[in-house]
Amino acid sequence: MGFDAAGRTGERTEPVPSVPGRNGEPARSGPAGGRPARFGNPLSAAAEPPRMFRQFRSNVEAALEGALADLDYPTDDLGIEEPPGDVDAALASSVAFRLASEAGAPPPQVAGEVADAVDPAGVEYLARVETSGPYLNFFTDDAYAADTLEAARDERYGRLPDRGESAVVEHTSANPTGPVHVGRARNPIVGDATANALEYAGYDVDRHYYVNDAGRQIAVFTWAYETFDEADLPEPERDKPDYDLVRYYRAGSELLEEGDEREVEAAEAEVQAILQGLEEGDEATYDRVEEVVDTVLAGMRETLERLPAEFDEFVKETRFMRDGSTDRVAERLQAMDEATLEEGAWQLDLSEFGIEKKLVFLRSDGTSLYTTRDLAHHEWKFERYDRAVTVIGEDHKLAFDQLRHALGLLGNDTEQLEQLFYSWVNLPGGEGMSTRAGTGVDLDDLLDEAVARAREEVETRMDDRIRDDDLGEADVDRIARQVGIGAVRYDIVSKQPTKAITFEWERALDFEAQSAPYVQYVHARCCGILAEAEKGDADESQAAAGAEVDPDALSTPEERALVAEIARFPAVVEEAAEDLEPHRVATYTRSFAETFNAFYRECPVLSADDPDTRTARLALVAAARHTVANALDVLGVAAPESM
RNA sequence: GGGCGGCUAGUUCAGCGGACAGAACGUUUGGUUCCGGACCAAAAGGUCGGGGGUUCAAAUCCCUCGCCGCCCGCCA
Repeated sequence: MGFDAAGRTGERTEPVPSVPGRNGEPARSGPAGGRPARFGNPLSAAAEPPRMFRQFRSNVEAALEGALADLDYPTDDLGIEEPPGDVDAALASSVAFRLASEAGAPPPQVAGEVADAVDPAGVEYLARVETSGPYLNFFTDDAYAADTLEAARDERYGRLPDRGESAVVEHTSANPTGPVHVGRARNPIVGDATANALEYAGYDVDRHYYVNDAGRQIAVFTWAYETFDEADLPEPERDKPDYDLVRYYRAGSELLEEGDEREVEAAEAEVQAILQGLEEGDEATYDRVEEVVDTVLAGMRETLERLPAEFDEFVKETRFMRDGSTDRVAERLQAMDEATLEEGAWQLDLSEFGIEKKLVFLRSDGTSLYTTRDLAHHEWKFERYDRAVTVIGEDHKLAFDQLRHALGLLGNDTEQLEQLFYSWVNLPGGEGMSTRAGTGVDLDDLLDEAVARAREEVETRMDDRIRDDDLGEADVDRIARQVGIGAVRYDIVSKQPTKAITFEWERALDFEAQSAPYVQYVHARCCGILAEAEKGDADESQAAAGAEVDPDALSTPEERALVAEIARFPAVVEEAAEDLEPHRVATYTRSFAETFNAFYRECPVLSADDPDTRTARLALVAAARHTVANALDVLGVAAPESM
């Protein structure tokens, strides 16, 4: 849905060398690719991508369920949960609480009984079960660590098996009326990350931008563009088509709002003529509108690509008027019991679904409305995709509910339709952002400022860099862009979309806080260590890249914690995709960075005490690198090899 | 007026039925002969908006009140 809600993004712009497997392409063959597995359960390159933690969890669930059944306890609620940070187990269960009354014994005693009934020997990845008071704690074994390292050796680590299902993510879909402003930026950023998450989760994803090229706003725009003289307009804020044309739109809107009666009347007649022309399928009218729409859209795309947010398809609303599907939808609706004709306008009564607001689908002059066309649009999506996800502003909640129920009445399976609502981004002082009124901060300005500030940061830090790797001017450019834009994206994608955001320059461009650079730095560190290892002994680096790794060599709490964190990644991807909550991946990267930094502090890699430890730690660093690179990739944030 | 969403440390946010509510920024203190200090360690800081309720267990579920936002167009 488009209009004002903007929506989705696509990322993948410049090929960031450090992020393998970007764009869904098979990762380039690197040191980790295609080598025969050496330990534990061999995982050939062709095998299904593993989901370490998920696998362990389902194993534990089965084992616990079996134990409870053996003891004649109910198995409907296993109480499986992730234990608090200071508990070393990978999973825990609080079933004992629930069983206590039935067993007639205190929870700790029941926990002991259940623990004894679980035989770890028959459960893959389960080393042992212990109790801690009323809780059961499940610990992983060496094979789990070994398989995790093996799995994460693959640069595509975190990508789940192909599900054989397709999904379309519609996002951004901002009306082509002018430059993208920050108030709309949440849509492409959240939308792109959502599409990425689905792609990682094994869906075949297409990203769509639904272009409103048939509404009143566009008719006004077209009329204004053809009517006003450029000499009477202010200078454009940028040398870009969207900034150029928005001047006409603003001038036209102003005239309609504040012009004298005669002027407004004449203008309205023009606008109505354009709307009628579109409705009747007049080719000349389409051409006039298309010129304005395509020109503005080209400018908007340029901005979105900086994020990067790219689309597989720009689907125009007029398409569903021209192919007759909108008319057919209207006819089908008219035949329904829920359809009523009031004051000449056809409406749909959705009160049976608890929606008191009637849905008007044909105006009294017989023309269709946005929603009518969107119904045809969604049926078109349903025919082509298994899942249709829409990222849309919360101001469209009611309209979306109506759309969903109308689609259901039309006989569609609305289970296919999912939406992700996000709240507004406001300016300090509560002012909203509007393209028409020209209030707000342009996304181009925000990104420019972000890159400029990041560049300053890079330059001031350049002097006290310890690592001696000769960064040149091109690197400074690259880093400023990766860090600056990454910070903006991360700041937005890391928050739950339902929370309102007030835009503040200082906060949006704070590189300290829990920001992209903090996580990007971890990636650069991993790359630094691995590069250093390669410069050294060739045999050793090869060993690190592919040879035997003895999981016993990873015995410190920090190493074990890092392995456990790496193992969680596929599960995080899966949950983020299923629940359409990309911010979870951001939360994960934060926790991952902390875990990695603790490892880094306590465990020397290149100067490890013995060769086995060094080899194992190098493998761990390589695994960490792939994990953090891909987590950032899901978020659409670049993973720099140096910064 | 009705519907929906938000309310967690000074600030920005995680957590959304279970083990003492977590992190970052800011504040205070400390850390570089050693793989990247955009880092790390420690301290201080919280009636999880108020009040009821359900539960062995509530920030998390229910009710209610308050404040903020969004929506209730033959606009999109």
